[in-house]
Amino acid sequence: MTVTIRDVARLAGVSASSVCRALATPDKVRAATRDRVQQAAAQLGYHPNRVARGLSTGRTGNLGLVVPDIANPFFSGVVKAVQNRAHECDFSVLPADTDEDVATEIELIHTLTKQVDGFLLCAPRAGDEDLRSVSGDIPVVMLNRRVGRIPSVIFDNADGVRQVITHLVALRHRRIAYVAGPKTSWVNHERARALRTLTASMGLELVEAGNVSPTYVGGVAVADVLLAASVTAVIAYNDMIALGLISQITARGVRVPQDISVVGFDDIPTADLVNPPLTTVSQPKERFGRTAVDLLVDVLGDRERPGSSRRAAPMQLVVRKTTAPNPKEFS
Amino acid sequence: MTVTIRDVARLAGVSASSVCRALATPDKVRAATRDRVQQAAAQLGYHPNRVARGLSTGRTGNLGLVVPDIANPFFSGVVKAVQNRAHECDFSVLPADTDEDVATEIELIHTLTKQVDGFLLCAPRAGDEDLRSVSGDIPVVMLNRRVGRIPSVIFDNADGVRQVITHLVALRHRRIAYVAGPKTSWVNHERARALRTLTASMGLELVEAGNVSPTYVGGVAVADVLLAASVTAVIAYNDMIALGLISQITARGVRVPQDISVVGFDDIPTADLVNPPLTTVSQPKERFGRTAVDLLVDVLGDRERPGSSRRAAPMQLVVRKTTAPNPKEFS
DNA sequence: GCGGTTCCTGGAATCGGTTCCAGCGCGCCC
DNA sequence: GGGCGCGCTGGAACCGATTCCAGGAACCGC
Repeated sequence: MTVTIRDVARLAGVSASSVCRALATPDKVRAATRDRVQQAAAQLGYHPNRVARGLSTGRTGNLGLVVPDIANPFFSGVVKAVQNRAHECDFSVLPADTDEDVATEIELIHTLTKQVDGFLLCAPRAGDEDLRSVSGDIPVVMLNRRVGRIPSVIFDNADGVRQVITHLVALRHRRIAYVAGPKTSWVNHERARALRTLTASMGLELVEAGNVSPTYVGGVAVADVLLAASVTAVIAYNDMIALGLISQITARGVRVPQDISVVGFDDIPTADLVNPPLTTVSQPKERFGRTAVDLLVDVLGDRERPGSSRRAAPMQLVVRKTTAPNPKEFS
Repeated sequence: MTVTIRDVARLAGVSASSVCRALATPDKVRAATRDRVQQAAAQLGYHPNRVARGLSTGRTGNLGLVVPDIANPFFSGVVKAVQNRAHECDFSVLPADTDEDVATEIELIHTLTKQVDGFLLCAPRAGDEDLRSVSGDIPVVMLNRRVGRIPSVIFDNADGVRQVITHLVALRHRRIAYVAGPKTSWVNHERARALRTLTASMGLELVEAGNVSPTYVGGVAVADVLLAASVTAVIAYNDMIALGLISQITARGVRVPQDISVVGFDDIPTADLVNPPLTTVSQPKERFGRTAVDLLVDVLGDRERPGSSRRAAPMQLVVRKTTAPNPKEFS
């Protein structure tokens, strides 16, 4: 039925051990043997059984990837990127969706532990203690979150914020609002902190609004507050908030971008389909996922001191049509 | 380090075989033995190694799920639904993204074959012959595609089309266009076929345009053709085409929905964020994924005659703001 | 009391690769 | 020519759980 290493051995006229060596470490057998084995393997269509290999080596060749919501375009982009890079490193990826639920997350991690060599935990919802405990059992790399000395990859939010401010300042904006997202979001804090230090150092006025839910209705809800604050530019925690905001601002008779500029974060697929297309900060997921896989592979291969590695991925401002020069400067 | 069945056996003072029986088939051992083993297992925190079990039983407890593009909201929704249901049936899901590439698809299936008990192939891009061959090696359920007698789950496209036509007829539309998607798409053919028979039987005029690429620019490209055809309603192969179409129609000074009604398929997340929100046919993925898992589990449990099972999932018209009464009927 | 069940248990084989170890053959050097 | 060492190979043990098989104990009926 299924073709095993012994079938190949028989056909090639060698022992199973030689077949194993010929395929895994070709330089440890004579060239003639290697060729005979490889030909026999090809002829029979032999693929080593990964389960069996995993049992004897203790390595599965799988990486676990845990995300809160795979239907969220950001996370599904990360999944794609991780799969691509992992494939290049001869690893398979087992992505798992926790539905934003802490209990599911922990349970899933335990279920998968025996089937993977290490975990990539993307924006995990579990508490620091739980994560530290997981990290004690099995190699872990954390994405978009930082807990103690667990290796992590995060976006360079400070740089993203700097790009936005540079853009807005070039357009002569001086009074700028930030619509904060969920209080519990680590990323939200990062962005707010970066904004505060940067605006302060540049002598800009920063108006902080929120916190609102990171959704379309969250953006709608905060619109009037912003109009009352007489800012000329708004930076939203994410694109969904920005879209809700724009919709409500427009409904109030205020024009985007002529009267007020809006910038989002994430670059969701909808961002360039709306009218006007949204200026936003993209988080290049390809690079992010690749960096994370490389870090985990390094950790697995003992090429990293555990507990000290942090890597960052760049963010990128995408200028579309919701930002324009400050009208007050030109009136 | 890791706790094995022998550790439990030693602590409980029995053999490994008894431990195995006590945990897997509790009614096959004496009650006293069972209790001792269970207590020992709990005390050591023993979890059977799924890899080792897989090797000896030939069953992995995993289902493979192959999709063309996990970043596509339709597919990521299916992944979520499948994971939820599989979990209830004590299966894990290994989702894999083929990047729309046939070679990757085949290769992935081969890589995963040894790690899963069966496959769910969602809208596979491979040819019929390849799929038949896979289906000969391992249980397969096909989603949104039909090949020979391979068990499959598909959306009831004929019913979805019927809902759209019923809606448009109620609005007095009689001359309706269909913008066809890719020639190679099985679903596209299904929808076109259903439209032809239905419009014919109801005495409606059907204008067929396309085929266009199933994207925003595809929709932009076909707009002028539709305006020239003087139809009052357009059914697009999918939402992306519909959005491109609406954008270009509007740019030409024709109003949606007052002058022309537009309906899409898929109900992508963007559909209700655009202006006006898009009337479209939603494909309830929860039900779809659940049905698929149930079918595969039945096949694995030999509760299905192989090669004869087809199941269908319902579609659902979501009426938003891009459809309105036929203006010519009321002028 | 003895043959025949039934129930429960432990030992051993097995799944498919990997890897350690011993041995063989050959070449090289003294 | 003998001894040493190196390169290559096959046999066997092993990873951890499952399952077949055989045997012991208890129990039944005659």
